[in-house]
Amino acid sequence: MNDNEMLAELLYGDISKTPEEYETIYPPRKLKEGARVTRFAPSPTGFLHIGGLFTAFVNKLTSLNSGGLFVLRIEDTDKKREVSDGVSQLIDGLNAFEIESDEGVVGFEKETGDYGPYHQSKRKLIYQCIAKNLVQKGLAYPCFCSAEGLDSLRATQESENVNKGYYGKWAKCRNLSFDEQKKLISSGKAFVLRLRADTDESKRIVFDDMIKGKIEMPQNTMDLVLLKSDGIPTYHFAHAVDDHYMRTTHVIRSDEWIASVPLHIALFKACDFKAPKYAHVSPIMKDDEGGKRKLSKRKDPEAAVSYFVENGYPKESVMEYLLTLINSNFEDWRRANQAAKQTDFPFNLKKMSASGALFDLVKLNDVSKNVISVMTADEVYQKTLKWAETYDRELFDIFSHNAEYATNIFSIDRGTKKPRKDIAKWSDIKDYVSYFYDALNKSDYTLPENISNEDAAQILEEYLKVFNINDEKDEWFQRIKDICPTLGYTPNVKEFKKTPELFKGHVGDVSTVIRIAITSRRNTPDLYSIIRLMGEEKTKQRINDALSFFKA
RNA sequence: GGCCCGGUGGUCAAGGGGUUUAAGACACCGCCCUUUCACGGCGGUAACACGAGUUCGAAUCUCGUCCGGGUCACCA
Repeated sequence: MNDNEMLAELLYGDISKTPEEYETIYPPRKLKEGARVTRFAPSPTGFLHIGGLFTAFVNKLTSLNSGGLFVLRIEDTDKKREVSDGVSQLIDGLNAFEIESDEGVVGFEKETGDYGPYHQSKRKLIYQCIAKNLVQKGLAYPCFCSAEGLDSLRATQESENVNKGYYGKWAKCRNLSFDEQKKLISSGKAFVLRLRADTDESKRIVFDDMIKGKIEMPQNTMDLVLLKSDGIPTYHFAHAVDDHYMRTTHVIRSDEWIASVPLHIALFKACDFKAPKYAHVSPIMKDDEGGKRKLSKRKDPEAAVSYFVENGYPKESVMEYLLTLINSNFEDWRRANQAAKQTDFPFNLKKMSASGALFDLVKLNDVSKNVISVMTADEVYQKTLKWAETYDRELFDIFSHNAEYATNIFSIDRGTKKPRKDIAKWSDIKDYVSYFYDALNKSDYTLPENISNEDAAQILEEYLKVFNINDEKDEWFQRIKDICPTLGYTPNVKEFKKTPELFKGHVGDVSTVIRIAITSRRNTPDLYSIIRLMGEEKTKQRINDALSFFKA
């Protein structure tokens, strides 16, 4: 045994498996040519960021489009940041948008697949096996430096104006003799395991990022930490061993990782693993007084995926919007394939934007209005009910009371070639339907300036005389026209525009008064439909209420 | 500061030497349709960060500048 082998034995002597054995435990996957194995590997901090959802979606789409596999792995290696129900929150968030994994973590403490475990906290033995192997090869070594020692190192480097970090001549523990190492270990001194990096700063590495293109960087020379003092791997080391043994073909992740690619490539090489293909997606940004910055968990409520759930954005809407950011040709495709499933979109990683897009809530709303406009009335009702059950109990109670009435509200102007597009999210609905319910209706009889209370009262009195709930739409409107002349209004809008001095107003003013009386607002969908739905009693009641207001 | 990445209208973006008087979508404005609003239709405002170079010709290629972003942890 040489020194390295003795050191490996000393450090990880109780690890019996070899990397080769893991090769057979986790054999290459039998998938068809070109199938891509992707993965989403969040840490359970109890918060799913919209950018995380975005990245997860890109991974999912990539696997789907290639007939591959999407695996969910939990990176729970940092106990300090972990939140107790973080995993559940993550999965709930993902599932709320139908991002389901084919393999890996599928629920709280639930996993499927032959390449697990899929919680990094349960893979300690695998990491240590590879670590041992690295030590044997002289590619890793224990470092006994304390946090304070590292701090002062940094300070020295700062004052000397050289690159900060643990590398080359600054790496004190790099050249410890075996005897020194042995002494420190047996004395129980805490240590981390570091990579023995190549020290040649002039060497460069090149890799082809599937989104950003060819990237060239200096190779990694830092002796970065592989295993922390508790024996748990850092992200970098875990990435190399997990993505190798899980046979990930494409690592698609947020672009803040680009800077560590040289390290990752060095790690794959040190372990004798084949590096995966990389695709680094640009983060979703937020406009901040002219500048751009990443959507922030603290400052921006819409950074959390839960924001969209709480506000009642249909999952299809959010995904549809994300799709417009994912590939710019999505909207063209959608126009040509209106009924197609989102996941059928021929997504292309290479078409992703290399720069970060600003999150545009206005555009989301537009997209969502379109999505909702083509739903059936029943769908809208059911989804609103479901949402209201947890987010608006008052609405829920009202809606569950009379499903037919509520559904009929959504039927107005729906199912036509030009459906209304006034609902972007379920939380818009309470206001949208408020006048249909006495409990929600807020009487507001504010008239346009050109109509006085007296005129309004007169109009309503006349209208009440001719009102007939059984009228067909044409008859109904004809009656409104018919009462116009006696009230000093003209039924003919064009006539009014030609000679406004001859009239108080036109039929539009008359129906506006009726509309205000019944709905308390000036703008509504088709009034005839509203009246038919409300029924005779309620309609008359509303008109009478308004009448007494105008007379008072 | 070192190292990376990016920069086409307010936003998302097409375009990768001549087909561009630079597409489309959202937003905004106007007109039309119309009993209101919405929908729909038509039209409009609005952009190649800057400077050199290469070329007969540059949004497109090269270099420089500027600006924005990322990263430099026993966090991911």
